[in-house]
Amino acid sequence: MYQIGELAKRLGLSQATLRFYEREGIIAPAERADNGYRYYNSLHERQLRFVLRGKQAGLSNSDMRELVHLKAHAEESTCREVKDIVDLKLAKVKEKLAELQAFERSLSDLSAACCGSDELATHCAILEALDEFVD
Amino acid sequence: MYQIGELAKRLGLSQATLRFYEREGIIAPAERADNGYRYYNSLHERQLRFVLRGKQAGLSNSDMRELVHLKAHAEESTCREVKDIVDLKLAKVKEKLAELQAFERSLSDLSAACCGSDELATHCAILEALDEFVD
DNA sequence: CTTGACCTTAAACATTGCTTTAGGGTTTAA
DNA sequence: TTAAACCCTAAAGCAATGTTTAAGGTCAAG
Repeated sequence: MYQIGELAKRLGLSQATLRFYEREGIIAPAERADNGYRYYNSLHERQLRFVLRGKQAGLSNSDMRELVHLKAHAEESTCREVKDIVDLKLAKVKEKLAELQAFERSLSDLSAACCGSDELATHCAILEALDEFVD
Repeated sequence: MYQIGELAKRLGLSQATLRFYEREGIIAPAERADNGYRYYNSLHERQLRFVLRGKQAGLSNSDMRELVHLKAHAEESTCREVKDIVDLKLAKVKEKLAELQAFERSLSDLSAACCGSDELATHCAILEALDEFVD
């Protein structure tokens, strides 16, 4: 059993983040001593690591809240429910990826068009490309 | 000369967004009639399209505020200043892209591991992968 | 003179994921 | 007993990009 400061240090999180996760229902509430202090054991730590791995994979806090719940009630839950969360996020990531790839191309094209020197910007190819080509 | 409602319609923006851009200093303030109404001309519209193209390329509001300023003062500005904005954003986009690609891989791997059926989640491969492999 | 369609503002709200602040108990060691 | 190092809460703040709400002028038509 250890206090929040130690758990925070072990996981590389701030104490405020741990309290935040608890408030958000992402992790199970810690046990409390009579003075109100939170006390944690290895199960809490394990649950936190579960959450951190999910976040590393790009899952959000609310995703992890759901997954933690499904895991805690695995007897009444299905693989489908679990996989749906992952697949939905995967679809969103792919969408975002496509958007960012489009940005990358646009920005590369703009950058390539411009000399980037001390020339006056009056004829800068970037500004011209973004402006209307009024004939 | 036309009012905000027409300009919004032409550009596919809301009136609130146009006012917001003006407040943020992203576009030049509209002219005002005696009743306080904003009035726009083709130059305003052109500047807005400039901003919208930049945003399509992934540039932020503050990027566009700067670019609009550089364009308006092109005589005292350099290509370098313009290109720096684009290149900085490009670098950020590439960073974000790398992060999202890592997410995509992680999520794909998770998804592939799980049957996604009505099976009980008690042995779900996703939950196991996120959990610790305690031997 | 009233109705509907315009327009105005300031300020609050929404989203995500925390961090920071303010104000205050508890514990331990010297 | 006092100082350092713990812990607690509620609430506000931040980042970015708008959207929504509340309250209220203006204008043209019938």
